[in-house]
Amino acid sequence: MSLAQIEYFVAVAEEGTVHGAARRLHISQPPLTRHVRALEDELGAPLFERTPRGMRLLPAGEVFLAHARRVLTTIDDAAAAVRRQSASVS
Amino acid sequence: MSLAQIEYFVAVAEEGTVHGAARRLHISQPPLTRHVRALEDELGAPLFERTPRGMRLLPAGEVFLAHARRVLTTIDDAAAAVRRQSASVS
DNA sequence: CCGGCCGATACCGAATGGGTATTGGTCGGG
DNA sequence: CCCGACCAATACCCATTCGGTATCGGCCGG
Repeated sequence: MSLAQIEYFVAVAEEGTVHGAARRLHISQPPLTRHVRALEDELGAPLFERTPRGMRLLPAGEVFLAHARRVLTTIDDAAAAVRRQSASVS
Repeated sequence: MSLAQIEYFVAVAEEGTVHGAARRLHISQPPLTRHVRALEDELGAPLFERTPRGMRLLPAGEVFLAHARRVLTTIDDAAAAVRRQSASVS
């Protein structure tokens, strides 16, 4: 599992389609589809239901989404905290 | 910033040397050194003090370490929660 | 002053990741 | 009834990243 996969998953969950998320992430659709599948494979459970209209979160996906968001905000906090700390020294 | 870099940073912080962390991570020392440097570059601040005996955490590194551990545990929790959820359905 | 650790660098081959082109499936309108 | 639009999935290729081996430079202890 990579950090990019987590960001990609959140984008797909929020946009509702792989196409929309790809546009938002400035990458193209096929690699995004692959990352979502790789994430599901690694977790051992599907996170989305594929419909002809897009991707709908499954219960397992909702659960993962909450954790995923916490991971991303924790990383932002970490970067901000480090910069604040090193700035306060200099 | 990647998830691997965060794991690598924690290992170096805990082992106190790049060599020791490399052994624990089952990779060799040079790529580990590079990842630590890349992480510091991205954060814009050094995290370790290089000594002839190894790597000592700087204050900024201590701050980052706490957040880094939270990231890793959150990811473990996420994976466990997803597997629990999808198991409870089936 | 030399031997042993340490991290840093140079270089190379393998693996990962993203891009384009295309396919297959499903729905809505003429 | 079928054609066009929109979706995700796949095939294939190329650029980038990542890890490994070999080596260097610095520092301390015997």
